[in-house]
Amino acid sequence: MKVFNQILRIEENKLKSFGTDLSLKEAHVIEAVVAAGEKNTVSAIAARLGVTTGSLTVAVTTLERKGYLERKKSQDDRRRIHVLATPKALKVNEMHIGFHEEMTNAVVQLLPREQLETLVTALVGINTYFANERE
Amino acid sequence: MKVFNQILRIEENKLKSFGTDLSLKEAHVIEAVVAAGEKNTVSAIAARLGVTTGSLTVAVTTLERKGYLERKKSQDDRRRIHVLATPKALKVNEMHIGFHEEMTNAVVQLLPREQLETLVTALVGINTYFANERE
DNA sequence: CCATTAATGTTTGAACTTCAAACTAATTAA
DNA sequence: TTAATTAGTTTGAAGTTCAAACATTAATGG
Repeated sequence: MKVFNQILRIEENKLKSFGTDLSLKEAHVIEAVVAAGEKNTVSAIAARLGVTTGSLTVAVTTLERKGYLERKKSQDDRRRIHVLATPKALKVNEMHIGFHEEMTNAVVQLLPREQLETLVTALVGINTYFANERE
Repeated sequence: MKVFNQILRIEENKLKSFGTDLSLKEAHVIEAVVAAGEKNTVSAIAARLGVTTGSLTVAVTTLERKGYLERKKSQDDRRRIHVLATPKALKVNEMHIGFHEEMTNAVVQLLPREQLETLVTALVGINTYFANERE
């Protein structure tokens, strides 16, 4: 818990030091949009983030206004809206991913290879356990 | 990251299922008050939670209204306010701690001894790494 | 084909969390 | 004593989120 909260705080400071006008949550929305790839409808991204579509609509609207995201109507299904990242968003996301890599490297440095594998196994185990639990 | 967010969500659901009128944040304020022991001034607890004293004042006020916390003026230094948990808060906190233990036990059950040790090593390592990092 | 049902997003109103800045009161230092 | 510091509170604003009501479009069943 402590570790995670520390990471969140550091992540937020990094974002600020980049001089963006983004909150951490907003950066995570952008991250989810980029990670979504083809599955970039409002509902798919909302599900990915674990929020309602209403919440995401609000977030997308402000990020669109700030020039980080764009909406594009689907041709297949005219109810659907595809959310796209602008170059500006991609640039910020690169920095954000860079931070994650830096952090991961720190952990990699810390542990011998064998223990790293064990760590991954442990985390995957916990993840699937709780994924079932959360019903 | 996924694991942690899952845990937070499960924790919130548990709280709701206990039928309390507390949000997760409020439960964490109570937790911090209890954990603070003697160092239970507004500023000490705010520091523990990583929020400003202004934020904590607001939280304490609503929790006082709900009957979970009490304020007591310090005799040594009349600027200081000690924040105390009521029996009601202690009861909720017991449940909250119980959940943490339950969760920890689940992880212990889940992972073989070797993986547990590696996990702890990794987390401690990350913790100290970031403790230094966050300047 | 048409009426009903379902799915996709949006809007709105409310609640919660948080902060910065201005403020009050009490203590400490010069 | 006066000035500076510390402790806590208040206030106004911003950000996040949800549920519920809504509009639009698609699918389904007679």
